[in-house]
Amino acid sequence: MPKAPSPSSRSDSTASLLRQEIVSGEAAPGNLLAEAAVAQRLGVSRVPVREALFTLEREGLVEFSATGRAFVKDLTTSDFEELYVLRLNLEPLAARLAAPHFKKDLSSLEENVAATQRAKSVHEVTRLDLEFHELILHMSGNTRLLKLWRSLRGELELWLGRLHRQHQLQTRETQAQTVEAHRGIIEGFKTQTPAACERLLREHILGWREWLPIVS
Amino acid sequence: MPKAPSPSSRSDSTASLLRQEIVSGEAAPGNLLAEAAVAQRLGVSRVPVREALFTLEREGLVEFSATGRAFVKDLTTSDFEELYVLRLNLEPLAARLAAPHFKKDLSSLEENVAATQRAKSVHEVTRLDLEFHELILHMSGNTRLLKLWRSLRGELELWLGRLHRQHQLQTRETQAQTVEAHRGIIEGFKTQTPAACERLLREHILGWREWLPIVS
DNA sequence: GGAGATAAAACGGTATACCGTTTTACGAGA
DNA sequence: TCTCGTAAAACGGTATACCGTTTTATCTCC
Repeated sequence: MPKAPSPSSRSDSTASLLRQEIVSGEAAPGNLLAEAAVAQRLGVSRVPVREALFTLEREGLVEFSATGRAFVKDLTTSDFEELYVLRLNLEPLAARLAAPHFKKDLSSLEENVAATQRAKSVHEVTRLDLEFHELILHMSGNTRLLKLWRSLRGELELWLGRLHRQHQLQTRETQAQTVEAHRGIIEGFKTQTPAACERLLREHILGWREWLPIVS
Repeated sequence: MPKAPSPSSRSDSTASLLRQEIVSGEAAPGNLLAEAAVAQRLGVSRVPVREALFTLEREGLVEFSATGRAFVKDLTTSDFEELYVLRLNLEPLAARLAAPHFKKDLSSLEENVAATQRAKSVHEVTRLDLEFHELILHMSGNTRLLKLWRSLRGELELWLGRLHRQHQLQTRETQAQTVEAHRGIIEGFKTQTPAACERLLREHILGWREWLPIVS
C-alpha cells in the first residue's frame, strides 16, 4: 500500500497543494512559480515553499531554469516517449520480481479493481489505475525500483490529465477497459510464473498505449 | 559527457563536501549529520546544509529518520542486491537505446578507457568505471533513464568504496580487468545491433558481479 | 544496581531580513 | 517603429532568530 498522504509539515502540505494545482491543469504549463508569490498566496513563508518546489522537481512536475526559477513543467511528446519506454521496462521487471509473492497478497490488487469498478469519474479511474501499477511495484520488494517508478508517476499523471482534458474520455469505456485488463492480469498472476507475470505486464502496457488517444 | 561539477552555490559545494566525506568513508555509516553542526564546521548557515542533505538523500547517501534527522546511510547486502538487479536491467536497456547512436560517439567511450588505463589508484579506476557506464546511459538519449541511473550511482559508489577498503583490491588487476572488459564492449558496440549491444552489457554486469570480492 | 521521571541540551521546522543577480518595463535615440 | 540602454522591480540564495519537539543526561526512587 502506498504511504498515507498525511501532510504534517508545511512543506508537505504546500507540495500537496501545488501538486494538485499542477496535475489538475489549474496551473498552466510554463507558469512561473515564484517562491514569494506562492508563499504569500498559501500563507506560509518561503522556506516550506522552496522545499516543496524541490520535491515537485524530483517528481517531474516542476522544472528549474538555470537561474533557479521554478516553472510548471511543459511535457512534450518525446517526454511521453521516454516515460513510456521506462514503464515498459520497469513494470514487467517488477512483476517478475513480485511473482513469488503472489500467494496471498493478490487481495490488495483485487480490492483495487473493485474500487475501480465503483469509481465515478475518469479522474478517479486514472488514480486507481496508477495505484494498481504502483501496488505491483511495491510487491516487487525492491524499494529502489518502487522509488524509481514513483519518480516518474507525477509526470505520467500530468500527461494523462492533459490527455483526458483534451479528449474528454468517456468514464464508462475507460473504466470497463481498465477493470477488464486488470482482472486479466490478476488471473495471470495466479500462475506465479515469473516469466509469465513479466510478459503479462509487458503486453498490458503495450496494449495500454494502443488504447490511448492520439499521442503525438 | 557528465555535467561539470561546478559548485557555484553553497548548497552545491556543501553537498559535494559531504558526498566526498561519505563516499570516502570519513563519515561512518549511521553518523548523525546535524544541520547546525555541519553548518558551523563548513562555515555556512543551516539553509544550504539543509538543501545539501536533501540532495544527498536523493542520491541515497543519507537517510532521514521519522523525526527529520539525517544520518549517513548504512548499506546492507540486500541494498546491494536491489542496486544490482536495477543495474542489470537499466544498463542493457540503455545500451539497446543507444545502439543507433554508436556511429561517431564511441570516441567518448574510447577516451574513457584510455583514461582508465592511465589511472593510478583503485579509486580513480572505480570513478572512471562508473563514468564509462554513465556515458552509455547518456548516449541512450533518454534523459529520464539517465536520471534514474544517477539516483543509484551514489549508493553504488558508496558500496564499492567500502568494498575496496575492506579487501584492499589491487590497482593493477582491477585496472586490467576493467580496461579489457570495456574494450570488448566498445568493439561489440560497433556492430550497432540493438539486441547485441543489450546482451553485451547484460553479460558485462553479470561478469562484474563474479569479479567482485565476496558480496555478503 | 536498574528502571523511570525530569530537566536541560540538541535539533529540526519555519519566519523574517538582507543582498546580489536577473527580469522586466520604460524611455531615449536611430 | 524598432533597438538598445538603463533603472526599478522581482526574485532567489543565504544568514539569523525563534519556537516546539525530540534526545539525552542526570537524578531519584525502588
